[in-house]
Amino acid sequence: MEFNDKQVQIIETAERLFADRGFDGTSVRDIAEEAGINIAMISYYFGSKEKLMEAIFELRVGSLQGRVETLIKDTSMSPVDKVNMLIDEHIDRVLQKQFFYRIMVSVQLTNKNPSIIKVANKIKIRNAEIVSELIKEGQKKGVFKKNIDIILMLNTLVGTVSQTMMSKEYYREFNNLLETSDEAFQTLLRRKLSIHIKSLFKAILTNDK
Amino acid sequence: MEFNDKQVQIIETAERLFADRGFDGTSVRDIAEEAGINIAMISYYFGSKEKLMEAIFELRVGSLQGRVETLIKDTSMSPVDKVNMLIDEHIDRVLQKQFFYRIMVSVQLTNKNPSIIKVANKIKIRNAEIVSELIKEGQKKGVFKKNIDIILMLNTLVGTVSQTMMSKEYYREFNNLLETSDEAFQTLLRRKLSIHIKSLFKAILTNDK
Amino acid sequence: MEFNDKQVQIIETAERLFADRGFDGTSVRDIAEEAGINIAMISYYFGSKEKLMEAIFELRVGSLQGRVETLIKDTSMSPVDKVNMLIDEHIDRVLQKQFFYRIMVSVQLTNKNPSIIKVANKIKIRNAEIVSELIKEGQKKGVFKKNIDIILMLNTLVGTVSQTMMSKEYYREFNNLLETSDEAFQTLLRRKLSIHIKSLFKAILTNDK
Amino acid sequence: MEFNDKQVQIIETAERLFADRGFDGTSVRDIAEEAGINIAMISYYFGSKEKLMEAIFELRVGSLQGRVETLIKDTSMSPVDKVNMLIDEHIDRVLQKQFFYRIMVSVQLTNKNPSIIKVANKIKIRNAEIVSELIKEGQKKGVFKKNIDIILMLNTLVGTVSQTMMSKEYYREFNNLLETSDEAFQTLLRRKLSIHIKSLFKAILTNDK
DNA sequence: CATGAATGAGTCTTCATTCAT
DNA sequence: AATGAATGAAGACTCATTCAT
Repeated sequence: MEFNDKQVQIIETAERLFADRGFDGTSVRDIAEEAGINIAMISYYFGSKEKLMEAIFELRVGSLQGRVETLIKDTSMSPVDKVNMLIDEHIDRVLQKQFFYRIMVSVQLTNKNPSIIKVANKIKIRNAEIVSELIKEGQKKGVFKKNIDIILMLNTLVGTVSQTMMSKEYYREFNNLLETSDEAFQTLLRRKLSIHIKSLFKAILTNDK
Repeated sequence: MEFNDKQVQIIETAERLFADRGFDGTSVRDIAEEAGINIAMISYYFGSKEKLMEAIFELRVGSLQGRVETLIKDTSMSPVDKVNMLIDEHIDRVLQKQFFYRIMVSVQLTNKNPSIIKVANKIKIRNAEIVSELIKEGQKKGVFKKNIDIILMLNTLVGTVSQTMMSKEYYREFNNLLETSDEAFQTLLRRKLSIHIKSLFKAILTNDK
Repeated sequence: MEFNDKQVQIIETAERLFADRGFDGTSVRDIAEEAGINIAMISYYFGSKEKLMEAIFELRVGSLQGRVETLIKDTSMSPVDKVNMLIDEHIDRVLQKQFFYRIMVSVQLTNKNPSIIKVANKIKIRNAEIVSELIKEGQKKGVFKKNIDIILMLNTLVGTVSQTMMSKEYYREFNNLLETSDEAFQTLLRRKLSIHIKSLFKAILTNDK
Repeated sequence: MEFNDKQVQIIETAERLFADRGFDGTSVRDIAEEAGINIAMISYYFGSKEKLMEAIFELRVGSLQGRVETLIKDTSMSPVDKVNMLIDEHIDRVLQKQFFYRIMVSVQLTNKNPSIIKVANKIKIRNAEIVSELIKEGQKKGVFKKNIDIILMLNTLVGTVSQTMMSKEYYREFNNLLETSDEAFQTLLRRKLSIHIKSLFKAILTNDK
């Protein structure tokens, strides 16, 4: 499914508002006004508010496929490097698509939007499988410990990043970074997060000190 | 502020529904029907839907005060034991009050309910301060490393637990625990989470292998 | 199901408007305005526009039960008298409840309002059964012919009355009765219709000249 | 006014849908989809939905003119034969153009579509005039009774046929004809109706037994 | 003290129609 | 000559809240 310019514009506006106010807290009127289009256009282009939500997922999920898979299969990288790359990949994705990931969390939180939950679950399962294979590879090579609880490990990755994203303004304040530019702060946050999570994973996965 | 039986009943129903369907996804009519009370009762007792939300926080936040503070001041415990206790305390709280913590995440996610966000921020600040003191104490005693990023560390605690709570059914399925009783699964999950996060904190805080 | 005064008022307004403009040609706003009530009252009292339509049937159909049945069982009347009474009964009902009977025709015309069609069909079946028994009784007594096509006979009764009701203004004009009072015209029409249909039925049912 | 192929196609689709769902129950979008044409075509070809309705009448009413008039003037036929022919003519027309006649009834039922009501009234008046002349001719020749209520007689014709058409599936079921083919059933129904109404008219018009 | 009745503002969606191309 | 895109108005319905009792 391809989206034209106007559709993308609507989707991005909706994404921002859904992230900010929640699905039920956002009216189609709000979206239409912010996007500078007629209310009827939303039904016209997407059929319904629900379908618009699905379109957001189609646009965002579609783009994140493929990249990770190919890198994982790269035989020239060590399992440790691959894990680190995966961590950076995830941090980057979340920080760059914050609106979308806030919606993602919000969807998992409630028992509404069942068709969307399915999509979110698929992503989760795919991620678990990729990581699972990667861990096994490292275990075979003797660089990773046995008995890794993959889900909890992934929860630490996803949870830490989500929580940091959600409360990043608090982080900024706590660390006296209010006068730093948005961009510089984002860069700093990414670096800090990357180091933090990589050291966690090192502790989980390897026997090294 | 004290709540009578009927008010508590309404609060608990609202808490469950807000957690399940979100604040805007739940109507006062839904709450009234589920709680078996008249619709007008909610405005009558709480003034508004918004105020009912605040009442939920009042009830839940009020109860979690004090306990941690006193334990922290206990001089007979080592900093490591205190941190571990804090972790267990948090896990228990979240797992026992899942509805409330889902609302908590949901509130932080959106920019609505500003008065509630304030309450949530207060809790966060208080927690950071407590942990901050605890860390300094450990650093003084030489058992904790220097240069600890407290916020990221707390984000790992809170994020991992939240993420695990939110996707616990997936954890259950992935680990073939669908036939285990709810209670047994909950106990197992708590133990696994506790071990997992404690080992993470050990890696973050100490120089031990 | 009993209806309170306000409900009856809404039902009667809706009945008139549905008869005049059709179900889809009448908006709930129209009904609310004509009835002098708030729009939300319709959903409040009946649940939906569709359910309001059902309420009309409940009110009108409920009242027409019983009367005919008891008279039919009267052993002191001859079959011919019973048939004549049935004809008059039907004419009176239709002329007195013209709005309702126009809705009735309208419902049978389209394939919408399936739940209402069921009710209309039930009435039709009940009527056919009553008449069927009555005819058999007359045939046993030798006053009615054999091989009566009951349905076509009923269609003539129902169809003639409906058609006359629908085009009564044309009848009035054609017969130069525009200056007659509404009441007098109605009385005249009823008498004419009664004589007309009774003579038709006599021709269908009996061997008399 | 002539219609091109595409216009006829739209008219016929609209006719079917208006008959099935009513004028207000049918959207131009429905018509466009069923007819496989662009939505804008309806406004483009007919100006509006209302005008499309008028086009239906133009197409159907136009075709039924002339035939009856010439036959009526035929001096070689007896008044009785002419009446019988008229009855058959009407039955055939209605059964063959059921969609159109359902719309016809529907239009008379409501006070909407005033321009269409005019057309329907014209037809009615013309019919009454034709029959009126015919009756007078028969009365002059002494084969018809005096004091015939022409309108009621016509109402019996039109009403019986309409009612039968509208509830023909019920007739089918009642007479155990569900397994008869559509065509055979239609033929049977026409014959039965013809006999039924002719005998009614005979009773109304003549002094014969 | 508690509530059934009521409401104005708001929800999402569909409508017939128009317009630029 | 024909149409895809677009829209203002209206559709039915639900909302949180109020008020008289």
